[in-house]
Amino acid sequence: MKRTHSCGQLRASDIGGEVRLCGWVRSYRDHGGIVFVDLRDRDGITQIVFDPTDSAERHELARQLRAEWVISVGGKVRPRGADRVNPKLPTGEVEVIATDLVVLNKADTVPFDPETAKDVAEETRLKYRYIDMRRPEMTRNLVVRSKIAQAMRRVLDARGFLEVETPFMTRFTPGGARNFLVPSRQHPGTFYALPESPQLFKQILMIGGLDKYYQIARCFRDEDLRADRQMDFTQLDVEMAFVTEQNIMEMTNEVMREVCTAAGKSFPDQPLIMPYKQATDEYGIDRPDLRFEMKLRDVSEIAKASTFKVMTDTLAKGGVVKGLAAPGGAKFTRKEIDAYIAYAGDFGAKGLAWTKLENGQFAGGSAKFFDAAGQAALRERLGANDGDILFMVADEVDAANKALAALRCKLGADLKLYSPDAMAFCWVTEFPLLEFSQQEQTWVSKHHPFTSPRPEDLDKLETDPGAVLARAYDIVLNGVELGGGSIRIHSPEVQARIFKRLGISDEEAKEKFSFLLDALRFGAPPHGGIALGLDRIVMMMVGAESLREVIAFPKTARGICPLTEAPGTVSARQLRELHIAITAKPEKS
RNA sequence: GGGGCCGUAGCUCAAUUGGAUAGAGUACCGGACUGUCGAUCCGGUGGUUACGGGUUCGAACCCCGUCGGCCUCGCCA
Repeated sequence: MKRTHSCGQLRASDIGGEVRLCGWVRSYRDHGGIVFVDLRDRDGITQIVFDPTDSAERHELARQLRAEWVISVGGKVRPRGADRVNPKLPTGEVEVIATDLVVLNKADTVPFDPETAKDVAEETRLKYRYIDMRRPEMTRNLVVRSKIAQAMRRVLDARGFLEVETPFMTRFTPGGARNFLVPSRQHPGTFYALPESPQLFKQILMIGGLDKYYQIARCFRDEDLRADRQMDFTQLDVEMAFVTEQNIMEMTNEVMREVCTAAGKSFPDQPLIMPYKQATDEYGIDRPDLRFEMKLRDVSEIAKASTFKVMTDTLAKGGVVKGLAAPGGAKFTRKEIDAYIAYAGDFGAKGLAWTKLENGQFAGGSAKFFDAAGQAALRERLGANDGDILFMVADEVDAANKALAALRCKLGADLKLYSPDAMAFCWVTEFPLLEFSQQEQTWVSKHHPFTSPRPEDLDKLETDPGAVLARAYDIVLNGVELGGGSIRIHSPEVQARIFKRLGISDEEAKEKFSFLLDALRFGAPPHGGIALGLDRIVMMMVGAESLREVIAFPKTARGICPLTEAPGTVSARQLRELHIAITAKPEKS
């Protein structure tokens, strides 16, 4: 019953050959006499012909065939003839005249047609994922994913990296995302935690002298899901000893170049490297979308001389006024402008000032608050041209950046400021090591507490924590963070200073991280690494709108798997064995 | 935890905005047909309008609640 070819393989050069194909019936066309079947496997489609004059019995069986039945067909490859070629199929020049037909399995009426599943409710697609993935586009996504994973392994293996697995069942360590916990049966009242990343293990591998490590690792984070976030997701995790930031970035460039090649895309020879400050100043965010310009500009000085009270008051309180000029935005209707104001509001903007530049002068909105000199200055500062619309936000600098960054991305998409297949990679570096958490009223790590500060900034750790820059770097594509990493702290003394700065006491550090602190004392080499989000990379490479399109069995926004209906309840006995008592009623039985 | 959009046949959608027996395409079943390729033609089966209340002479449509999906804010060191 073995196949001689896949269903996407046969060409004119195969004419005359005896073949056997296996696959799923995509469609059947019964002409009363002759019967055509389109046979599909993951490689393609081949037309099978059943001729009643060959065998009445086989022809009768062929007439029974229905969509998605699984069959095996033996036959001979023959040309279709010039007027019968199907240009839509790579195999369209040939067909297989069947000499044998075996029904391997029938199929119930399928809940939806795999060919048109793109239009089916996503929940239904996920419930019947095995049908959905017969759809060529879905198959292709998983094929590209596999090719990308192989490309990563190929590059790293060739460069002498070791693939090492780290445990899923590990110890809870504080900080970062909420962990999934696994109760211990053998040790009542204790829990394993699923790792949010293999961070500590890969550092310990470096201390262990493994030198160059990688892993395509699953990570687990119990946070709310989004189009680009799953509770379990995959990272290419890499760590190297005796390296600088440049070494890691070069290695990553090489990996990404091979990944892009595997996906039929291109990667720049030398991706742009942008300091964090420039990214936030000009794009309002640490992951700038460089497919289009439209930079943010600080217009505080100009606004100060205006009569716009909201702006002058904000400036008086130490805030800023920033803005941008959207090319061609003067055509927006009042309704569209209101929608942008509401959109900026979703991202925290209390207001959004606007004015249009038409026929050489400002018109409408907030133009009236600026005198001629002010208007000229705005125009110059924002690089505005006739036909543009100006948007401005007055707020604290972080809030203004956040709202304008979101607005900028929406305007870029709405105004079609870039081509749909544009790919703009860049590195963002020189991140602050720490940021002040208003919520916790303390300094917290921007990346993670094992990130090395720049040596020249070390002295500022106690005096001016916000000014300490980290040896960290993020790689960004089209405004999406593909991954990030850092050079780590390898000195126990520096690590202790960081913990102290973060308000983690010696006792707490000892209790939570003793294994790492111990390891750092036994010959830790300088080391650093990076983690790249595999799911996001595949999503970007295939142009998908959601991570779920590139994950075989993803979960819904509320963390449900429609296929298995996970999570589910367990028996009272299982709970007893785990020493677990349920205090809440389950949502469903 | 908050906000927005959505839920009608297996699937994709409609129902003149509160009006009569909830329709169409597709799938499925039956029939016809020897060159189709989303085959075509004829006929047929198929509905707790997500669920539970309410308003009304009358509800797919309006109101309240619940469940589910998507997007999003918070959250994701």
